[in-house]
Amino acid sequence: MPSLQEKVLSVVATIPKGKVATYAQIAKTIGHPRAFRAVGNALNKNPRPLSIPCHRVVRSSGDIGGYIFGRMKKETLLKKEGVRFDERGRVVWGCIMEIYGNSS
DNA sequence: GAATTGACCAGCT
DNA sequence: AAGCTGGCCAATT
Repeated sequence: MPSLQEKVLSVVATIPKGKVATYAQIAKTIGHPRAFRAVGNALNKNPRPLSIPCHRVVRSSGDIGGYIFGRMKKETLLKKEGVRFDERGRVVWGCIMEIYGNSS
């Protein structure tokens, strides 16, 4: 039975290379806009660290958040993926996956 | 079933 | 600008 965790993993798995998503955005996508906490938990448990690109998930502040293998590793990986970072180690907002579909 | 935890977020100081 | 507090949710103990 698909728990919230499975949903999170599925969404994260759909993040295109070179893009990143925030915990809050993922929470909204799965239908629990206020469950960004549980989202973080789902990745923290990380049932499949090698099968899920959890390194493409960042915080709303632009901070890369955390990573089981280490934040530095996460940042480096993202850089390789094509995600750009500013001088402070913040993810460039333009690389965030927009789930809202450009509503005017 | 209650209490604790955690890779969070927004607001305030 | 940086740090702290409160609030939110699901899973675990």
